[in-house]
Amino acid sequence: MAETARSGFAGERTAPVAGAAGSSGGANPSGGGRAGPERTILHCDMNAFFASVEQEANPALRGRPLAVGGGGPRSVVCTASYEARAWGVKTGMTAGQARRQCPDLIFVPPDFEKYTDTCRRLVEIYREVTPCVECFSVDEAFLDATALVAAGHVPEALARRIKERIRGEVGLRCSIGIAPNKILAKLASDLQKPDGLVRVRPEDVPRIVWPLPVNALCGIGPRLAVAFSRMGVETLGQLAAFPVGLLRERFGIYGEYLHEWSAGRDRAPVIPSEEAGPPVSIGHSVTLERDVGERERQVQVLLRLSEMVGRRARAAGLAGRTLAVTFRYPDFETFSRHRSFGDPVDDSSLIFEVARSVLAATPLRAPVRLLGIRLSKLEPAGRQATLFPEAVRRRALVQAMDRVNDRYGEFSLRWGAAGTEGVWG
DNA sequence: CTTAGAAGCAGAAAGTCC
DNA sequence: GTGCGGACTTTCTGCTTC
Repeated sequence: MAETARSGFAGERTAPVAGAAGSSGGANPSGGGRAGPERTILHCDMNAFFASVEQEANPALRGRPLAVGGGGPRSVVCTASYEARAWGVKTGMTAGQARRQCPDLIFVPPDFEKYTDTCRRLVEIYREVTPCVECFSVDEAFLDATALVAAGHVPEALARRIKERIRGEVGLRCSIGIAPNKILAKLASDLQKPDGLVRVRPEDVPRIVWPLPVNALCGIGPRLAVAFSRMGVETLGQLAAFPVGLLRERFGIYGEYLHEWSAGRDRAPVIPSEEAGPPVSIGHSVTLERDVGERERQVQVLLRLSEMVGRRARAAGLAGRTLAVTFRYPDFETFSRHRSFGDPVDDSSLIFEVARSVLAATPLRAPVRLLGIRLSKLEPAGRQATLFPEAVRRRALVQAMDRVNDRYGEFSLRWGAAGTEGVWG
């Protein structure tokens, strides 16, 4: 589900257990805790985003079963329109599987520029409601409406207004969840699709949240769901009732977060996009059109990836001190090899040199189906002229938007086999 | 039998300090 | 001066999430 690729969980992961790691019982509750007024958080989630954007852009596609994704043998369905879903087409299916489900399925190659454009228009709408908007992915955002509610606004009315504007001005439908925190708002927006509007209040948690399977929680995927199932934990209510100590033992700090979240508690703030820190890493990877065993061809791929990564690093004004090369064998075994170095680099040719040396130092037991590189330990490249505060803010916002852009901008190159024949394999 | 991108945690290995 | 060991930090790698 490329559609839900997002910048990660920094917010949710850092805040909920604010240092109160159990030992110092009661040291914290009023100090850092400061229960404060109850917040009102909205989570806006576009429905079948990529497919809906395509249908909006091209009326001939409306009402038809549509899959966004390359049609090639190794490509998968990125997003299916609701018409296609009715035929059993699901995100992640290979093109072949999807066609078998729905012979009339129309494939449209993804156009990430179009989606980021649309994302920008959505954010404009959100920001006219409140400046506190956190982009969680191209098609999801958190809004902190606490101040608005304190000023007398009704959350549901705000949400309806946002939905109407998005419908009218962008032509898309979305689901909005309203809750006192992000984890519940996210969960709430999933409860009614498409075109939903669901509010979850703290007192609703036992009735609405606890009967849900554990994987309804953002943060519990298939692996954790299986792990919990083996522990006899199937629902969020059971998770909330599970001893924290055992969760801590089994899953580390993350176990504590999950326990908090399952109880409906989450203190993570909504972090406006322009205040978000710089990215932690910048990378690209490709699934090759065919498995590649020749070192020479592998090197060529690394060169192209290095150029893409270097260009993005420079555009973001960042340079990195660690480079990782990722390999995937035809049997899907995936691993990576890193190398750190003293001087941060943003130069494509230097990145390539490191990538090539890592490749040279890595014995491969088989041809590879995927190669990737990732630059991390990022820091500002060189020194930058001091800017006026106003300009700094502006630049931060521009960079935040660019980051979303960058992340998807070159997707199309990789997706469509069209035009890239021979380049990737 | 599944794409790409980014992130965070954890544990082991390796390096550093005293 | 050298060797050892413990505490701590950094690096590497795998795993998992959406």
